[in-house]
Amino acid sequence: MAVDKTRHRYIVNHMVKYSINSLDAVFSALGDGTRRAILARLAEGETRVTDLAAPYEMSLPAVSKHLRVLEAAGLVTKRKQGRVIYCSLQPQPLMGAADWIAFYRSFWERKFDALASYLDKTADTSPKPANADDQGKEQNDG
Amino acid sequence: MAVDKTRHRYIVNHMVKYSINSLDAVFSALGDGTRRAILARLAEGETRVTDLAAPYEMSLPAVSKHLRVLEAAGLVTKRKQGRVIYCSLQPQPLMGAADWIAFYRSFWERKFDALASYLDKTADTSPKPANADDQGKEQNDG
DNA sequence: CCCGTAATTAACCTTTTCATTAAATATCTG
DNA sequence: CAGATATTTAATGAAAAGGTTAATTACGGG
Repeated sequence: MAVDKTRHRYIVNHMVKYSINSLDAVFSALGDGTRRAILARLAEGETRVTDLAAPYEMSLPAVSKHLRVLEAAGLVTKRKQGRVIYCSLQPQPLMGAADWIAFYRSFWERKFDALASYLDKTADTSPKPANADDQGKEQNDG
Repeated sequence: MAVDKTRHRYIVNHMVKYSINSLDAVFSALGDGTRRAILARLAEGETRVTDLAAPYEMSLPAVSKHLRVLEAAGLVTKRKQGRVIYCSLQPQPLMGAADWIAFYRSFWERKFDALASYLDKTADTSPKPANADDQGKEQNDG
C-alpha cells in the first residue's frame, strides 16, 4: 500500500497542475514565524482557532488574520462545527514549494560537493561542528 | 559526531549552524516571483546585475533592491570586478527552507497515501481531485 | 430570551514592501 | 580629463502587512 516515489511525483505534478495556489502566496505565508508555528501546531492535528491563538500574546483577530493568509495560500482549511472552527493543515501547497526548491537541487549538490572536498582538504584547521546530527529535525521553529 | 547519515547532512548542519539567515527572510525572499526568477537565472551561473535586470520591465534600481533582499536572506552574494557586479546563488539558505518543509514530510505522506488510494479508485476520469483528501476528522499520530 | 463563548469584521494605525525617477558613486575608455 | 557605463542611494509614493481595540455575527445552554 505504500506509495512509491514515482507515484508521489505523479501526484505532485497532478496537484500542481490543479492547484490554485501561487508560490508567491505560499512562500509569503511561510515568511512569518507565527504562521510557521501555526502550521507546526496544525501538523499535530486539527485545532480550533482559539486553541491556536492561545500560545501567542497577540490578539485573536491578529491570529485570525494569519489564518486567513494561510487559507488564501491553500495551506489551511477550516471546518465549522457549531460555533467552533477547526483548522487543518493542507500540505499540497507546501509540496509545491518544496518542488520549487528541489528544482535547484542538482545545482546545490554540486556546490555542496565542492564544499565537501574543501572541508576534506582543510580538515585539520576547519572548525568542528559541535552537534552535527539532529539539526534538521529540530527545525520546529516557533 | 553522528555524521552517519550523509556527507551532505553534515555539511548542511554545519552551514545552518553558522548561518545568519532566518527562515523569515528566506521564505519572504522567495515570496516574490521576480526574486524567484532571479534565483532561477542565477542557478545557471554568475550573472551581472544589468544582465539580471534586462528581462524585466522594472527599473534597474528595483532589481537592485530585489537583489538586496536576496542578499539579506543570504541567497545571493556579490563579487565586484571593476564596475561590474557579479551575483551568485548561495543555496544554503534554500536548504534550510527545504529542511523546514521536510519536517512535515511524514504528515503529508500520510495525506498523499490517502490521495493515492483515491486516485487509484477513480483512475484518470475525474479532473477535480482538489478536495479528495478532505481531512475533516483525520487522525493524527505524528 | 439572555448571556457567554467562538470567531470574524470594521476601523484605524504604523511599518514594510515594491515601485518610480533623479542624483550620486565608481570605473572604464578614448 | 571628459564622457559613457554599471550600479547604488535618495527621495517619494501607493499599497500591503501586521498589529490594535471595538463592534458584530453566530451559536449553545441555562
